[in-house]
Amino acid sequence: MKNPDAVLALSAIAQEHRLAIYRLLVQAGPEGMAAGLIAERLELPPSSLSFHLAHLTRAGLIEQRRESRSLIYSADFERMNALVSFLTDNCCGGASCAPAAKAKRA
Amino acid sequence: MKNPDAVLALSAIAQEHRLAIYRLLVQAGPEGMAAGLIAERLELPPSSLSFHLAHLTRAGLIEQRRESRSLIYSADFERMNALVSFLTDNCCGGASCAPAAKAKRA
DNA sequence: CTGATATTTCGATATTACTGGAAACGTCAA
DNA sequence: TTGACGTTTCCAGTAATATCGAAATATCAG
Repeated sequence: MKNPDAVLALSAIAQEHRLAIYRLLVQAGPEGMAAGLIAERLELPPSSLSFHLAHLTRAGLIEQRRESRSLIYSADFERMNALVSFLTDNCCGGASCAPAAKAKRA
Repeated sequence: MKNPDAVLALSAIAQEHRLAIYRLLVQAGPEGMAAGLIAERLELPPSSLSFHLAHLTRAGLIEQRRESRSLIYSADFERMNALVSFLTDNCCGGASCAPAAKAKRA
């Protein structure tokens, strides 16, 4: 992962509603959730939700698939792992340090 | 960690320059770096750097200490770990799932 | 084909964020 | 105490983002 990709991903979840959406999808697991259900759970108007889902998708954090009339969204776990690794990359200059190792193990 | 704290932390690093600053400090380890040195390395004007450092500090991601005339900044590793944990909280509804476990181990 | 359902796109507005020069501030050496 | 150094605060201009109603689009059942 490179700096601009990380910024894109981070700014995607650096927003109240999108963070809530993302966490909901993380909890939902690979099966994901329909847009409508997400809107209901988070009490968001459809157009607002769509805006945020597009944002998260553009950042590569979530994926979309169609199931009949519904669009199902799910978290991309590998992407998140890549992001976390990027953040703790070469921690403490590569020297072994307790907190660093803790973060790096992801 | 709660949702607003996470948004604060995420939006802090969801910016090109601040992400660069943060990663630099992660690599620098607990010893940290003087503001001036950071400015030099990243080629940022002092006022801009100060703006971003304040932002990161407000978010709790970095810490400040004075050393003579210089202000030394360093990453708060625990904070980052808390953030990562928050993001993968209750992953896949708590069921054991390969990618989730990978992320959750942090 | 028609109507119903699920979701997105458009558009306009309001809010917030980034930038960097100039001036102010705290710290230190002599 | 004076001057130099390191850093922050102030400010104004510019750009980016969030919001959500209304209209458009896709999918399906009958």
